[in-house]
Amino acid sequence: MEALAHPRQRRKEARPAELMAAALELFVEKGFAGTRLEDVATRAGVSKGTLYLYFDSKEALFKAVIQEGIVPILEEGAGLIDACEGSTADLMRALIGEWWQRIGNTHLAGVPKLMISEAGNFPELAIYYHDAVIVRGRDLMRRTLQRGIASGEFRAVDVETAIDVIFAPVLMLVIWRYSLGMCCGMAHDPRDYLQSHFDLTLGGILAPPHPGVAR
Amino acid sequence: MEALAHPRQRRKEARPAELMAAALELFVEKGFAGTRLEDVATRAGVSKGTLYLYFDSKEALFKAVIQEGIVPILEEGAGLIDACEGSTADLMRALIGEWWQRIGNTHLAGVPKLMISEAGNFPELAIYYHDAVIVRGRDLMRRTLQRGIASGEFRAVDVETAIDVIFAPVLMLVIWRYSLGMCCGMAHDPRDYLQSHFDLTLGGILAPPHPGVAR
Amino acid sequence: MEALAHPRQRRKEARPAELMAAALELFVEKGFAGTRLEDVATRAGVSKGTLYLYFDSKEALFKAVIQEGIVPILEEGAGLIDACEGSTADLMRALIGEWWQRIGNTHLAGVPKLMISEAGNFPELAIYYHDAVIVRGRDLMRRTLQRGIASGEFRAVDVETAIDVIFAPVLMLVIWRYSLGMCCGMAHDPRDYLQSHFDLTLGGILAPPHPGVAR
Amino acid sequence: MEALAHPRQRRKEARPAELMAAALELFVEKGFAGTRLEDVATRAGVSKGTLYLYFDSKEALFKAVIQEGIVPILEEGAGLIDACEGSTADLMRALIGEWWQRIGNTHLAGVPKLMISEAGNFPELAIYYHDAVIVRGRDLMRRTLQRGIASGEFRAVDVETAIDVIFAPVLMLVIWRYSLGMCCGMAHDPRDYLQSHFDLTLGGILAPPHPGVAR
DNA sequence: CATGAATGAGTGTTCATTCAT
DNA sequence: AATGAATGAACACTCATTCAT
Repeated sequence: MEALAHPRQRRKEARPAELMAAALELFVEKGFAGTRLEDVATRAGVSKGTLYLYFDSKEALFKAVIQEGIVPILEEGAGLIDACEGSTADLMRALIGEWWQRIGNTHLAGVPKLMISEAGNFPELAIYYHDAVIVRGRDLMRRTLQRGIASGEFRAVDVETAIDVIFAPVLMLVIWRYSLGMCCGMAHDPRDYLQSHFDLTLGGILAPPHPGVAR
Repeated sequence: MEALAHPRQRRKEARPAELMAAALELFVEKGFAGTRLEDVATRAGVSKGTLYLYFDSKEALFKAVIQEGIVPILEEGAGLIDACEGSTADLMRALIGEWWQRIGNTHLAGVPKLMISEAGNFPELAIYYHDAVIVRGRDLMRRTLQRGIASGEFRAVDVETAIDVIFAPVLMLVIWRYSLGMCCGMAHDPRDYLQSHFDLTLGGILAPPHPGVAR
Repeated sequence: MEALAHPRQRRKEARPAELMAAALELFVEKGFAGTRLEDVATRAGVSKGTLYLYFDSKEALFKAVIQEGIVPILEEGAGLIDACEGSTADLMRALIGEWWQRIGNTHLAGVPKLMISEAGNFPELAIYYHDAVIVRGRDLMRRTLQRGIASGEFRAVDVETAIDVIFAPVLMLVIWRYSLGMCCGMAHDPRDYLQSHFDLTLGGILAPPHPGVAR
Repeated sequence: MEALAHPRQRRKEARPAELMAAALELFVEKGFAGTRLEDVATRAGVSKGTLYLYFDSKEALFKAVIQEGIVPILEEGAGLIDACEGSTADLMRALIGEWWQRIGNTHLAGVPKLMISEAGNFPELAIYYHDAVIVRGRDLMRRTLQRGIASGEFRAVDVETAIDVIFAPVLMLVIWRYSLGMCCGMAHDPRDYLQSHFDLTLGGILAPPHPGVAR
């Protein structure tokens, strides 16, 4: 293609993404204030000045890292729900699996920790993240739970609480991985952790197997 | 008393705690690098130089904030378990209640968020926190769960996973409260949140009431 | 040339020397602790930050000033001795003349005063200066005196004492020039001072003109 | 006496001298700017605040150290010359011996180095030192040399140069002792150094013993 | 008199940002 | 487009000086 024929051109177009990837890693590791733009540039293989060709300021870079990272991926989650025809438990499994593939197993998994750390310094960005990521992520899970309850697969649990209970360990996993886990190691294998948590939680949500006997 | 007769002296003894309290708030709000020592001093009602009478450096202040904050309180948790003679569910309620009184409802609740944010910059401190706080906190909960399982009150769940599932929402609560919660507000009342989460989780752990005999 | 075509580049290469020259003057005038790096930078025509592009710290700048200043010049002194074919008195005159041209009449003449003032604060540097400058300077003079004694031009004086007696007034000259001389003025013209001192001292060292009559 | 009967009183009167002695040592070792008043106070066995009961400021302390140290001693030198009835060589020996006892072998020997180091920062003090110590010290030596020349003991050397040549090694001795000598050790025993220097110099000044035969 | 807690101006150092090349 | 030398505002930290006790 055009791109392959002009490697320098391709490079130029890849630059912002390379810089954002480098910045994400360092922001997650050291925090916003603790990250030096020179280190970001070096890790991305360019000079300090080049960074300013693509981002107006350190803050603009930070916002881009947050905004461009996760939002596009969330769109796909909605598609999964709409397309699903199997059981709701399977749907939930698919959602979590997809999240794992696209975020959890990626450096993007550091974004929650980063946003938690810097919310105080970037309130507007925090609000954006809340509306664009958290609210919509919860929406996905709410629709899923309501689908399960409506179909009788799940008990009539309090949905909002259930969302918390489902998300909390997943979030703790990625937060841990990018904070104390880097010093103290991971206690569990992430896949096992997610699996056993999912089983346990689902056990509390699923409707009893023998509808005729249940309460 | 002696103390009241020497206000200067009394002040001198209170200064470190006052400074640590001010520092905790700012470290939680802005992160370590983003916090100016002058602001810490001002919030504690002293000048910048005074801070250095009590702490050798910004880093020493940070470490003191982490170390002196939570460890002493954990000691008391162990006492609760040893002294408890009621049901294990009540013990668990007591532990969480005590935590809420001494930490959760205090500025100390910001420490987990702080430690998460700064683990990358202070690895040794992170290890200390892990060993002195996290491991010991999990110990308390492990003993509680084992007590419940041994007495037949709880099902024979996987204990480590159960610890995660119990702690995760509690941690998420305080993390949220000191990060996005400061911009976006708290979705739930904390007490309700803790209560409903506890009920839900306990429901997944409690042994089924021996049908026919139950209650 | 290449250099003229890239003034920025040429500047970059000249910067360390410019900064060291500015620093030497101020260190000599005000001492190490009394010198502000901002003043050094201003005198060198750059901003404070630029200084740190070339020197890691105030201390590193100080060490560079001492180390790069005099050592290279001493090398040339040894060459003079080896190459000399005239009388030893002429050689001694040549050595002192060379010293005057390259050091004594330069701002480098302030280095001895500087090293004297700061030896207590930089012991390792003082030892380096001792070994690299003082010992080697004395070596040059020792070889010269021994040459004169061997050839019968000089009396068989105690060489070490003679070195002291020859160096002391020269050192006092440069020390004075960069200390009290800046307030109280120079009592003598330096050239006259060196000349008359040299004559007097040489008079005490030269062998009597008529060997047959001596003693 | 009164003093012995009231040790606290005696202490109070001794305080300024104790503080000046402590300050002299530290000023000589670290320079004016490099000396912390807290260290001076600690070395004198008092608290930082006490120092201000006796000296208005760091600068006032410094000036007192310089002014009170050497001037009184110089007065006595003049008395020696007036009272002397022996040979001028003996007088010169006596002057140097007295200097050694009262200054050279004392911490006061650090004053020349100190004044050299700080002349640039305290020009008025340097002028005072010049007038009160240097000029008067040279006067003493000038009178001595003139006495020797007048009596025919010394040759008719250029007196000002001779003063330099006599003083320079003595000054170098004390300068060295309080600067590089503290790191690199003393090359010679001070007494031997002074003796051999004196012999050598005197040899160049003394009139030839047998006038009829000389030259 | 003596203390030492408190202050705040001053300085070394860092780093986001600019701009000539 | 890319560089990296230069800048200067900002901040950690020090220490001379003050003053309540």
